[in-house]
Amino acid sequence: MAQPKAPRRRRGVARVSALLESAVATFAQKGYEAATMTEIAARADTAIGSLYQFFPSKEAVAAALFERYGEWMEQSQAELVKKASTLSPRGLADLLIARRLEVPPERAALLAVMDAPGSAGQRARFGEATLRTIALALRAVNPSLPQQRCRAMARLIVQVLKQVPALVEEDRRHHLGLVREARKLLTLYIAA
Amino acid sequence: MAQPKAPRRRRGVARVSALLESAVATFAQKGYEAATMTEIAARADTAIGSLYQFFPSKEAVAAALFERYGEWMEQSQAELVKKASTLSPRGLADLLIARRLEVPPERAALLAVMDAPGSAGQRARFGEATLRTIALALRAVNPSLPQQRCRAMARLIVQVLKQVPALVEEDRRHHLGLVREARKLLTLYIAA
Amino acid sequence: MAQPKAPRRRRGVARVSALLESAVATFAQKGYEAATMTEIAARADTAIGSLYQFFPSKEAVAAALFERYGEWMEQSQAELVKKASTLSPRGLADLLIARRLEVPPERAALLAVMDAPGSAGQRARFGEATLRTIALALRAVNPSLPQQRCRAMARLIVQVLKQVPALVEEDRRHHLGLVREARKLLTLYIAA
Amino acid sequence: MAQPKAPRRRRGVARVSALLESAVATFAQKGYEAATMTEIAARADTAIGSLYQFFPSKEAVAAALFERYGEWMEQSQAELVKKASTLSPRGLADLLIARRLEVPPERAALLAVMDAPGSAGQRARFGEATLRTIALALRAVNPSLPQQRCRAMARLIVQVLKQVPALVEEDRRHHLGLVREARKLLTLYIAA
DNA sequence: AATGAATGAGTCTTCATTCAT
DNA sequence: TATGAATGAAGACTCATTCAT
Repeated sequence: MAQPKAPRRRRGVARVSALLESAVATFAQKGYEAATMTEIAARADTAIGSLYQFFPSKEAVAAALFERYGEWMEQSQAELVKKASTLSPRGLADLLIARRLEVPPERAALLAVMDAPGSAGQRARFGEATLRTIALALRAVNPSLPQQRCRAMARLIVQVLKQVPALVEEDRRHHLGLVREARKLLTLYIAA
Repeated sequence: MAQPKAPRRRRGVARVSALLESAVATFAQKGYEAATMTEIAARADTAIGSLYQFFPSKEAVAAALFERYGEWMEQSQAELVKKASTLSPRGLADLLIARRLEVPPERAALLAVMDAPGSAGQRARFGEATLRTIALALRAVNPSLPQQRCRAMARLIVQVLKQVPALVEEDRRHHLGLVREARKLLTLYIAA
Repeated sequence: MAQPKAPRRRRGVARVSALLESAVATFAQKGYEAATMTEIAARADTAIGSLYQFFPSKEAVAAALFERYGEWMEQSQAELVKKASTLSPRGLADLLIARRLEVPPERAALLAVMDAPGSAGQRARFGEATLRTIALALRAVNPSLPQQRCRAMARLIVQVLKQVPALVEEDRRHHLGLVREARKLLTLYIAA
Repeated sequence: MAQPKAPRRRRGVARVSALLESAVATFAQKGYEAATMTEIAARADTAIGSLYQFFPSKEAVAAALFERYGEWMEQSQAELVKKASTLSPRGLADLLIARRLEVPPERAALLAVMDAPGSAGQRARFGEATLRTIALALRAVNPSLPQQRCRAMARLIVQVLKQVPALVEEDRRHHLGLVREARKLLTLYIAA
C-alpha cells in the first residue's frame, strides 16, 4: 500500500491534520466500510481531490490513523510499566481500568478501522504491544509469576478491559456497580 | 422486514439449506457489510434470483441465521441451568467453557452478523438470554449471592467466555495453557 | 403476441375468470408497469405457473382485458345510438355523462393498461369506436350537421367526458357544481 | 428528496444542460416509469455516474424539469391575466389555444413526468396555478360571473385545452378543422 | 496545489419467463 | 394440469479512484 505523501507547505500540514480528524470522526461514527472518502473530505471542508493529494487510498487513511495512535500508545505503555512496580494488585487493576477510559474518540475510530482490508497486520501488532505491556506490568507487581503465565493472564485481562466502556455506560443508567465488579475480578486474579 | 418464504418442495428445502450454509461461511469470512448476496448465491451454486426466492433481502438472510442458532441456544441454556445446581464453582467454569466450544462455524457467522441493520433487537435479546442464564447458574452454585450481583458477574463472565475460541486456537499453536488460565480465572471469581 | 390458450375444462374456465378479475384489480390499483405477474396470480390464489398456463405473457393478460371490455362496449354503444334519435341536446348530454359513470373498476383497469407495450393499436381502435358512436349520436340529435363536423365535435366531447369522474369526485368534497357545469357546456355545444 | 447539486465548473454546467435535454427527450418518449437513468445518461453521452453527480435520484431529475418549466409558466400566466381584460370571449379563446401550442417538447416531458413519485405536490401546484389564472381571465372578460362559477368553468376549459396539441396534429393529417371547432366551443362557453 | 467532474465496476433488488416435478 | 423453483437480464444507486482545469 502506497504511503501518504508528506505535505511540503504549512497549509498542507494543516490540511492533513484536518483530514485526519475528520477521518477519526467519520470512521468512529460509521465504521470503516460505511465511511466514504467523500464524507471524510467534506467534514474537513475540502474537495475529494485534496484528500487524494495526501492519501492515495482509503486504506492509507486508515493506516495513518494507526500511525498516529501508535505514537501515543507507545509512550503511554512505557509509563504504565514504570508505575506498575510500585503498585498493589488493586492499584494495577485501578490503573488499567482508568486507562481504558481515556481518549475515547481516537480509540473508537481505531476499533472501527480494525476491519479494514490492510489492517490485519496492524491489528496484530497493536494487540501484541498491548499484551506485552500488561504482561510486564503483571510481573512488576508479582515477580514470582513465570513469564509465560503472565502472557496468558494478560490475554484474559485485555478481554475484560475491552468491556469497561460499556460497563461504565450501563452503570450510568442502572447503577449495577459493574465497574466495581470488574475491579474486584481483576484484583482477585492479579493477586492470585 | 419481510419473512423468508418457506420452501415447499424437496428441491427448495435443499436449496435453502445450501444457501444458509453458504451464508454462514460468507458472513463468517467477510462480515455482514462486506458479504455480498452475489457471493452467497455463488457459493451455493445458484442464481442470484434463487437466493431472493427464499430470502427477500440480505437482512432476512441474517435473520434466518439468528433463528437457526436461537433454537439450539434455547435448549442449551435450559440444560445449563438444570445442571448448575449440582456443580462446584470449578465444575460450572468447566461447563461454561465447554459450551463455548460447540458449533463454532455458526457462532462465527452470528458474531459477524451482529451488526446487521435489523439485528439490534436480536442482539439485545440474545445477550439478555445469555446473561439471565449465567446469572441463574451462578445463584444455583452459590445461593448466597444477591440477584443483582449475579447479573453484574454474568456480564463479565460472558466477556471472558467470548475469548475462549481464540484461546483454544492459540493454544493449539503455542501451548501457552490459555484455556487452563481462563478456567482458573472463572473458578476464582465464581467462588469468591 | 401469442394468444391465450383457451381452457378446456370447467375448472380452467373458472381459473381464467378468477385470473382476469385479479388482473383487473391489480392493473387498476398499480398501473400496467407496476403490476406484477406474481401478484396477479396470488390474488387469484393460484401459482404463477398457472397464470402462464393460460396467458403466455403479461401483454396477453392486458389484451384479454381489452377483449372482455370490448364486448361490453360494443353493445353499450349500439344502445346509445338507438336512443339518441329520441333525445334533445340536453338529453344526450345527460346520457353521455351518465354512461361515463358506469363500470368503474373495469374502466380503471383499462385506463391503466393503455400504456402497455402492445396496446397502441388497441387504444386507437377503442378511441375510434367511441368517436364514431358519439358522432352518430350527434347526427341523430341534429341531422343537419355535416358528418365531418360531427367527428370533430365528438373529439372534443370525448375529451370533456374524460374529466367527468374526477368532477364527480371533486363535487363530493367541495360542492362546486362541476358536473352541472359540464352538462351546461355539452348542451350548449350540442345545440349550437 | 435531496436537491440536485449545482455544477460549479463550465464543464459541469454543460453536462447538466445536456442531461436535462436528454431527460426531456427520454421522459417524453417513454414516460416516467419506463425511462431509465441509464438511457438518460447514454443519450447525453455520459457515464451513469456523471448523471448521479448532479441528480441524486430519478425523482430529482423529474423535479428539475418542473423547476425549469415552472419559471416559464409563471410569467406566461401573469401576461395572460393582464391581457384578458381587453379581450372579447373569442379573443380569450384564441389566446388560450395559442398558448397551449408553445414549448411542445418540454410540455410533453412534463406530462410524462406527472406520475413521478414525488410530483403529486408539484402537479397539484401546477394545476392550481393554471386554474386560478384561467378563472381570473374569465372574470376579466365577463365580470358578472360569480367567482365560484369561474373556477368550475376553468376546470372544464383546461380539460379541453389539454387536447389542443393532439388536435393540431390530427388536423395536419386529416384537415378536419378540429382546432377551429375547439375555438368555437370555447367561445360559446365563455360567452354564455 | 486545489478542486470539481468523470468514470464504471459493483451493490442490492425485482420480475417476466421458463423448467421440472 | 398445477405448481413451486430457477434463471438472469435489468434497474436504481454508490463510491473509490482518476482526470482536467
